[in-house]
Amino acid sequence: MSHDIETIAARLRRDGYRVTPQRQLILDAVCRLGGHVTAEAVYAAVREIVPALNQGTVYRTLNFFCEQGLVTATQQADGLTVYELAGQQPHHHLVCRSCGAAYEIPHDMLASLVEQAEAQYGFALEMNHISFFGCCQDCRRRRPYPAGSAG
Amino acid sequence: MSHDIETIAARLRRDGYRVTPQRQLILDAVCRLGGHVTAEAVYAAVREIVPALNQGTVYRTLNFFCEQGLVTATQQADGLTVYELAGQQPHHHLVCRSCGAAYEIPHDMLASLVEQAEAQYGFALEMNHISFFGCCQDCRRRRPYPAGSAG
DNA sequence: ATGGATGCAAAAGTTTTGCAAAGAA
DNA sequence: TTCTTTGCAAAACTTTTGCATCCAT
Repeated sequence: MSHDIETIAARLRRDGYRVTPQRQLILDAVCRLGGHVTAEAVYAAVREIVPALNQGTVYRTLNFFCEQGLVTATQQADGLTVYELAGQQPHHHLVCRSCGAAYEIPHDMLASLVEQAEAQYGFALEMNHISFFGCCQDCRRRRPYPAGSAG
Repeated sequence: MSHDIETIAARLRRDGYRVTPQRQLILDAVCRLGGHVTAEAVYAAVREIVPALNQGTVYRTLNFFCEQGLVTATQQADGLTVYELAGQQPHHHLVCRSCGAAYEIPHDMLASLVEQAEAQYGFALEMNHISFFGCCQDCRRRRPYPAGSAG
């Protein structure tokens, strides 16, 4: 999914924020890089276009986009924060702790969980993107289960 | 669940590691504090008993315990690493992004997910502890949905 | 005595922040 | 012109690491 810069710009202006070249570049980079990107990757990407663009600006802008709901932030298992364009199709991953492989799983595998959380706890689960950790088929053949941390 | 220091000590010695006062203190602290503890919380706890104990030692020792399978590490949504004694009952949480409240949910709410991951992908999900994020009942009454990041 | 573990301190890596200058509205 | 945003640099914060010393075995 791409971003409609016109609509977004108009909305930001309406809300009293400013549409600067830096913000456009950074949003473009998140879109163009696709998937989950770290702040550093975004910084590297925009620096290729505008070398003077500051790292602090990248962090501030990504946080700003999160607050505005244009971008979402997720913690990876290694603690790094990754960003992606908001409004993506809900998607979830099975991430193998052993080899790092990520398998996308359909949203409806979580349907029962979502329903129960809603029905029993009145809890609205965030369903944009969830990563589950474990051990994939290939690695299980090699080794029963990796030592280490829990998700 | 408590830890059997005798058994653990014997196993570590057998494997060529040493059972030091620092290691005992740190494992004790993780056990005593209970639940999910940050490295800093452990550091603070052991310092009350042995003020000279070093912060680097806490990090090294927690990592060592993880490698030994005595402790598990998890990334919180805010990026902090939290530790807990291994071998706890599998437990999961619904964590509200708005107010921070955590609701424990029974393991079998995930049963269907676990089965499908296994059946369709041959993927063994780590089931020690998973946190789902969203918005709790109380906060939904105040505000339809919090802006911000996705889990 | 042997070599694994600790203490210390410095460094690494990511993210935040204060402030003056720049620039979008 | 106004006031948000940027650039710069320094700091904050968590975690890691090199090395000499210490101590569990």
